[in-house]
Order: sequence, then structure tokens, then C-alpha cells
Amino acid sequence: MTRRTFHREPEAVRQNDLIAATLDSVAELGLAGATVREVANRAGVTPGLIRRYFDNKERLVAAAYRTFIADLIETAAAGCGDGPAHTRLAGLIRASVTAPVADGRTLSIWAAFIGTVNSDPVMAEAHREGYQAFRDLIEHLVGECLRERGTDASQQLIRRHAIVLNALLDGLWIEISMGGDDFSRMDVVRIALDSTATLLGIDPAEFRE
Amino acid sequence: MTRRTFHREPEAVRQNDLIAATLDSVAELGLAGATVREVANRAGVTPGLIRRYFDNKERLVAAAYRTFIADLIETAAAGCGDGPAHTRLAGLIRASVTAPVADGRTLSIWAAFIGTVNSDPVMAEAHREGYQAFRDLIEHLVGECLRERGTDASQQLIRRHAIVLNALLDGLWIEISMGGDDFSRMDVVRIALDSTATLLGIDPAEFRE
DNA sequence: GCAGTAATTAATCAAGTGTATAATTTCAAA
DNA sequence: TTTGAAATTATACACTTGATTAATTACTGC
Repeated sequence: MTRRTFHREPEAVRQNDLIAATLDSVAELGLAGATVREVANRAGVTPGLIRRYFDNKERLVAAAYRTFIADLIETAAAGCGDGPAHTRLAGLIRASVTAPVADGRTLSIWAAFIGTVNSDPVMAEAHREGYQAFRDLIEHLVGECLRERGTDASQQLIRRHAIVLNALLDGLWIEISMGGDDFSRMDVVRIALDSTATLLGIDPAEFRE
Repeated sequence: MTRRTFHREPEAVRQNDLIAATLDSVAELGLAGATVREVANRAGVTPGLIRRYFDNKERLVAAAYRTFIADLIETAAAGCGDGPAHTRLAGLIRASVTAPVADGRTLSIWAAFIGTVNSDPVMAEAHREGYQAFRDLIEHLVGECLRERGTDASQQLIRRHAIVLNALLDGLWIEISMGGDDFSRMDVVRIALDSTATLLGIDPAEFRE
């Protein structure tokens, strides 16, 4: 009986493959389905190998969460482009409520991980990092946006706006990703942009360009 | 060696205890920690008993989710009271962003369950029910609120408002429950009410009473 | 081409899981 | 008080889980 053949991969590649396999497992089977064996199978690898790249399963899952969140924020932030602040903010909003940020798979992974934050300190820390990054991004853009319009907003007011806008985006993202409603028929981007403009006291037309 | 003593309970009570124990387990240990033995221990009962009240663990968890969501919506809806529509809407909003609806334990349970919706059809159905109930409640209140003010809003516009408001409340609820920010210092109720008024085009003062 | 090292496999382990069932105990009715 | 049925316990089972280790294989540098 002969062993299965294999070929070596650079450390970074294998780590990446294992993380990708983990995220696929979580998306399709839930966190409970992301077993060491399932992940190894999807990565085309043997279960024992995981331990060479991650001390234990907990670390693997935490690493997967970190890259997931980082990628998600990066994708959303990439929608900003450059130009005046209100255009960048509009880009961020558009990216946040459309695929690939807003879709079922992303939500599934996010939800599965979020469910662990309360009972797992490692996951809680990984979560805090990513969350704060997004909030800071929004707060920065809102501030710039208001300043651009000559509004002399206090830091406190900017923060308040950021909190509300962040909440709105989170909520819309969840609703859209969940897909229960007939969002296909609506212009979700339009809804998100108009609502944001209303909340910030900006002329909605300015967002539509 | 003598067996442990026990006393019988009416079917409804036992079911309730088991569900409560399940929710406690999920809140503190996550879904993975809600094992048959853990739940039984918390309910002061032996693991085998669970099978007498629920065909299998899956059913127990689904039942727990259903009662959890139902209670949550009921608690939020109880904040409505009676009176003019805008007062009832304000009550719902207030209830949604304050304890016991908005707190860490509630969020933990919610998140743990949400994480299963994508990979578990039974949970998906339980989820859809509860979610729709809340959305309908908001839509109804928004409609009444606008009509009360003489605004002749189309059903489509009402629906749009409900979607946005629901998203805002969901997002705020998550942010507050997560507790990462220094919400303790802010008047979250005020923020929620003012934002809602802005979105619906209502005078904020009308909400503050 | 060869040797050595490191990556990978294969096989095994102990612990924990949900489930099943038989043995007991409680309680209400007679 | 006794009896019988239903609720509860206790025990066991088959399976899956994450982890561990020795044996093998692939690749790098010479």
C-alpha cells in the first residue's frame, strides 16, 4: 500500500489555504462543521498538518476570523476611491450594501464568528480590532465630509454621526445579506445613500452625483 | 449506592426549565458549550431526560431559539404601551436600545443562533418567523405614525421607511449590546429617537415628549 | 546524483458527544 | 396501603472530536 503523494508549499501559501478552507467550512456548515478533518479535506491535506501551522484549532479559527474581517473591511474601503470626501463616503456606503461585502456567505461567516465573541476572549480581541477599524474609517470620512461643506462640527457631534451611520450600515448590511426581503427589486444603494444624507443633513442630490 | 432523589414536574415546567438552561448555556459558553450534559446539569436533571421532552438535541435548540426570539420581540413590543402612534413608536425604540433587550447576554444568544441559520433549515425557518414579526410591527407603527401626521405616504414609502428604521435599530442594538464603545456616557435613547425622527422627517421634539 | 532536513502522511489515543435502553423511583388513584 | 403507570435516573454504546507521534516522502543544497 502506497502513501498518497503530496507536494510541499511555502508556509504562507499553506497557511492561506488552511484559512480559506476554514472559512469555506464555516460558511457552508457553520462553526460546528469546521472540524479539523473537514478543513484538512478541503485544503487537500491531512488533519495532522494543521498542527504544524497553527498550534491548535482555536488559533486556526481565530486567524481565519482575523483575515476574514480584514479582507471585508479592505474590500469595503476599496470602494472609497479618491476624490472629495462625500464621494468617498458614498463609495464606502455603496460597497457596504452590495456584493461581495453584502451577501449570504459573508453574513454566515460573520455571524458564526460573532457568536463566539462572548465566550471566547481570543475571538473577542480579534473582533474588537476589526470593528474599531471600520468605525474609525467612518468617523474619519464623516468628519471630512462635514468639514468639506463648511460645517463646523464638534468632535463629539462627528462621533455621534459616525455611531448612527455605522449602525445604519450594519443593519442594512445584515438585512440585505440575509436576503429575506425582496431587495432585488429595490435600489438598495439609493436607499442607503439617501438615508445617510438625511441623517447627516446633507443634500441627497450631492450623493447621487 | 443510592440513586439521587428527584421530583416530577408538569410537562410545561420541565420544558421551560430545559429551554432556560439551554439559553443560559448558550449565553455563557456559546452554542458549542450547550451540550446535552451541560444543559441537563443546569436544569438539575439527568441528560437522558431531555429526550423525553424533545426528540433530539436539534429540536431542543430550535425550541430554545423560538422562545428566545418570541420573548425578545414581546419585551420590545411591551415598550409601546398605548397612546398616539408616535408615542408608541418612541416606546418601541426606547425598549430596543435599552436593557433587557439591548445587553450582552441577549446579543450573545442571538449571535450564536444566527450563526446556524445558513446551514440549518430548521433554524432558518424559526428565524424567519421572528424576524418578520418585528419588521411587520415597525412597518405598522411607521404607517400609523405618518398617517397620524396627515402625511399621505404610499405603502411603498412606508415600507422603505420601515426597512431603514429596522436597520438602524438592529445596528444600534448590536453596537450597544456589544458594549465596546463608551455608550454609558451617551444618551443612547436620545440618539435613537432623534435619528428616527430625522429619517422619518418628523420633528424630533415630538419624540422627546 | 546524493544526503539531509523539513514537510507531510498515517495511525492512534483519550475525551467528549448525542443517543438508546433498562432499571428505578415518584406520585396519583383505588 | 397498595398498585400501576409515568417520569426520571443510571449505564452503556457507537461515533466524532482535537491532539499526538512515528514513519514516510519531497525538496534543497552540495
